Amino acid sequence: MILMLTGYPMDKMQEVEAFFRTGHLQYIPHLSVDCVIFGFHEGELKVLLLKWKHLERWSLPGGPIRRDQSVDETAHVVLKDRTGLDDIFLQQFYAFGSMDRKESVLLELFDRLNVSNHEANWLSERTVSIGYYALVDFSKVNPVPDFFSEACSWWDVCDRPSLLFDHDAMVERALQTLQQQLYYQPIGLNLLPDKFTMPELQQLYEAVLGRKLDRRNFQKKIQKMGIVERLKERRTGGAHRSPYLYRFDVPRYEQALAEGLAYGF
Amino acid sequence: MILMLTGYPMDKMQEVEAFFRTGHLQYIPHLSVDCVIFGFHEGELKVLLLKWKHLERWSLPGGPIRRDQSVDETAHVVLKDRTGLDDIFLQQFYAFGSMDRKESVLLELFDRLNVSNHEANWLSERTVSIGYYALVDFSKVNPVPDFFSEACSWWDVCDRPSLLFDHDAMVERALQTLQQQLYYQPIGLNLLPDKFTMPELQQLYEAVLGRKLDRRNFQKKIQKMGIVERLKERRTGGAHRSPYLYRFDVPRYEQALAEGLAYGF
DNA sequence: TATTATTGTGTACATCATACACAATGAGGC
DNA sequence: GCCTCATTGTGTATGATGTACACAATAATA
Repeated sequence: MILMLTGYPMDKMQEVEAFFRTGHLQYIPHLSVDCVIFGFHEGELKVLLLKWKHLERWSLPGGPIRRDQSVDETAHVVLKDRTGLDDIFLQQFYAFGSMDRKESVLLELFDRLNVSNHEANWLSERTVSIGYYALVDFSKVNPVPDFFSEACSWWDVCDRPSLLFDHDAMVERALQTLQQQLYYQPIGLNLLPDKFTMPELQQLYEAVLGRKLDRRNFQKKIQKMGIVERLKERRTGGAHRSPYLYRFDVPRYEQALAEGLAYGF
Repeated sequence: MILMLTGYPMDKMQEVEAFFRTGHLQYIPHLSVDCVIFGFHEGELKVLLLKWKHLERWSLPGGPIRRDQSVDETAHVVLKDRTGLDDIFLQQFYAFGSMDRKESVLLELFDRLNVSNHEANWLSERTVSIGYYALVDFSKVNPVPDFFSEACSWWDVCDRPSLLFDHDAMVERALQTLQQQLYYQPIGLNLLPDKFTMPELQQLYEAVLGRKLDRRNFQKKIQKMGIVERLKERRTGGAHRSPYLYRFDVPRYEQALAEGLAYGF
């Protein structure tokens, strides 16, 4: 097999060729993970997508499962390899295994790369994919596309391109799971700066839930959770009345994560 | 390969031999489903287990995933083949993929069956298993063990034998998922007879949740759900005051299933 | 007929969800 | 310096819900 592409370093090309030709020795065929990475920026909920070279289409970051790695480990490695994101708290949410997830677009890609169907046929059948999601701090990560991708970028969850495979359904299901989780788990730590205002925290909740919340009731509910403490400082520089700054009470936050909240949103 | 067992019909033996020898052509190696089937009987929550021949150990009913079947379909087929249970509403709850789920007991079984490791090695590596659970009417099913099992029987969830593989963890996780589901979904239809009493329904909830509930508050909550109607009849023959009979209002029940309950237990 | 365990029922209290209005603030424009 | 204006901070009233709790009715049994 010779990859008929130019402009790539030779060692990378050899690595990619080996992946197509002998990947079935290292990876379990028909099994993969896909990651739905949510980010929060300027009041909007974002999702991290990869744009495939030669296909001009977008998908979630995903990849096959190595024979010597647990599925959880694989999810972290795949995310790191395909987007550069490291040390992310990933949560499994569903295994997608219907028969119509034949990844026929991959055949098109193989064709563009001059990979024969036969050589890469360990990749061309129906694949069962295990979905993971995460909620990350938009400003603290630096997405980098991998060899197969020409872009790795954030899209508004509600205004994203149509995705390859069944990845649209994966995003919907991940979002639904995240919203349900909001009912009994706190969020915000690792997503907001150390010090944040109540309106900022509320924006985060509104972005995830996709609906507006009442300012006063939101504040009461958060205070009752007992996971934040108000500081003496206020955030200045805004055009209006300065809001107070808050900080997460990390021990209480961790406790609420572990034990669950009595009631949520 | 010759299976050195006596007392089995020849065609069955050939089928089993073919499964070990050429199963990898029909099934996806390293991928399986396991089913946690809960039943309700005499106020106790039960789980359906298989006892392996030659191993004298118990496990959940499970099996490999066919290349031409969706994972959901496979779960139904596996359950039917291994326990005889048909037409059961199965729900996926988690994919188990840690590296320590090498099914080394299977090697022991192969040894007893005189299957060489080499011939069945498509079955002997780490397997990723997708867990499904169901809640079935104890009295309406008739469990039948398959070729590999010498028994298929109900065990009290809280008093069951230690299981093979990581199946103990699977039962715990399935139960936890079922309990969480109770907060926003009704249960009981297909589990109780057409006509049932309020104490019977309460026993079902108590068995699943593993705790006692207040009689009066339970009744109020169920009535507010609007999924049952009280009949004029009472159940006679008991040693004490006759309880009223109830019936599920099926359209409302289905609606609550689809839309979710506002609040639950 | 007395016993006994079980069933049916209603009320009081605390908690929670929700709706809602007005005063304080801080930048920018005049 | 003053006005404007969007934003933040705060409290209360009402209805719904969760929870705790006691006593009368009943149906078989002895």
